[in-house]
Amino acid sequence: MDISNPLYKNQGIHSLIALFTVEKGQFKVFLIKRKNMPYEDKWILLGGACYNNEDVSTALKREMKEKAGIKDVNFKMFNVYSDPNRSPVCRMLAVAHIGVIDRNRVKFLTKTAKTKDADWFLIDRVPKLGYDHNEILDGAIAYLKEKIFDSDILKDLFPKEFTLPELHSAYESILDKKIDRRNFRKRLIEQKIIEDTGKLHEEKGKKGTKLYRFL
Amino acid sequence: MDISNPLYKNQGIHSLIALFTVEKGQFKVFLIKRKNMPYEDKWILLGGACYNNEDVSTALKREMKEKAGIKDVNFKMFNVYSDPNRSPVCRMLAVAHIGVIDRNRVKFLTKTAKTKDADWFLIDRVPKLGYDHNEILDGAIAYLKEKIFDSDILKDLFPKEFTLPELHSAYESILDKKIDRRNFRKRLIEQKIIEDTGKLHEEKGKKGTKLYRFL
DNA sequence: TAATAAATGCGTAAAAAATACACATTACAA
DNA sequence: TTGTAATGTGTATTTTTTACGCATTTATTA
Repeated sequence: MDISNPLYKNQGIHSLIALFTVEKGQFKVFLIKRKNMPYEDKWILLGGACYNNEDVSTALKREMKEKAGIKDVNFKMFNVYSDPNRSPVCRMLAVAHIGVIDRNRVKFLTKTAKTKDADWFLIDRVPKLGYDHNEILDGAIAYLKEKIFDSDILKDLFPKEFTLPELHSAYESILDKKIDRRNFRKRLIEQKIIEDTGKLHEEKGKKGTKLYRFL
Repeated sequence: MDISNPLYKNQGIHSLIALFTVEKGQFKVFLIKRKNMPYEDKWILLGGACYNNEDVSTALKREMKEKAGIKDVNFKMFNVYSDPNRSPVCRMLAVAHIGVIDRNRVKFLTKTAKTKDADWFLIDRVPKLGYDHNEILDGAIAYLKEKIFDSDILKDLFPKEFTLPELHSAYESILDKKIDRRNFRKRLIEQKIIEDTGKLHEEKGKKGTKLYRFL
């Protein structure tokens, strides 16, 4: 590769995350409002440009912290978007990730120095986003539905201990369909995704309900 | 993103393919020998740097044609390698693909203007490669084994019509284990991956063997 | 307080999918 | 022409997935 060739210049890398949660049975995605051009004032997925001395995971962790104050979230890469015209400024290749987080672990809904605004959006109320982020979000939802039963992607959705009805309800919200709760329990336990803690929930409303944990 | 920030400069994108074939029951990968620095004279996977006006698929098709004369190969992205030090020249993010091709469709074993040499290597005789390509190749093999039964990735491995023993042998070579040929046939037909053409092979050596095609 | 409805727990029965395996026929070579 | 290897097709068994019944507890309400 001839590094002086202009065809190789002015390229950058976006590291992005479609960050999901389930709150009261509602499947939501986290979006930020852009502060600068291009797409100023448009909502977009969380993330940003990768420095040339970090890998895309490192860049994403930095961006999540800088733009939303979020740390310690598991995520997984699921696709690359490389249309040379996806950004009007210069060629920006996007490496897209997916993550799921406990809504209660996040307290960052005020704007930060880096973002004009940030909020959770119901999946079916997502506005027209900047860049190609609607397409990326659609890809993320499809990927999450496909992998939800055989990956640990949902591990961060709840506190360490949770009840089976809570987890069951989250799966139904994400997949947008009914799942038999008895087969659901059997499947997750046999596949060693969750296990019984032996403890019971004590709060009113779900007193006596068993507590489980991820493995 | 501040485009003048040096942290965003001097970045490029590699589009690579681990191109496999099965020849006489032997699972092989296609490698090229580098002509220039870095890694001059080292064997590496087929591919090259992406221009800033093309997406990674377009770049890969161009590189395959330029460096090996190959056209019309299906491939699928499977991972991204973004360690900032994976190339000694500058930060090069690699988008890695996988493809499988009919050995007989390829006639390019002489060096081209762009490569010093090119050849097929037995999977367990692959030398130390340039860049991080051994790691990428390992990832490609794992991905191929995982997806071989539920994707059309093997469609280009044979001519339009092929016999079941040929396909069966290719699966056994790639997975490196025995598969019951009766269950193999049942599975691929029931999952509508292949179908009976109604025709029989006429050449000596496999006269009377049924011909199948991919769906 | 007693009756009722809703949520939770845990099982068994049926259906579907994956796996194991047997034997007849054809082609080719000795 | 006879034996061997390759190919074709079936059936029985096991495992996995799905469907579903019913008792118990909690919260609600008459």
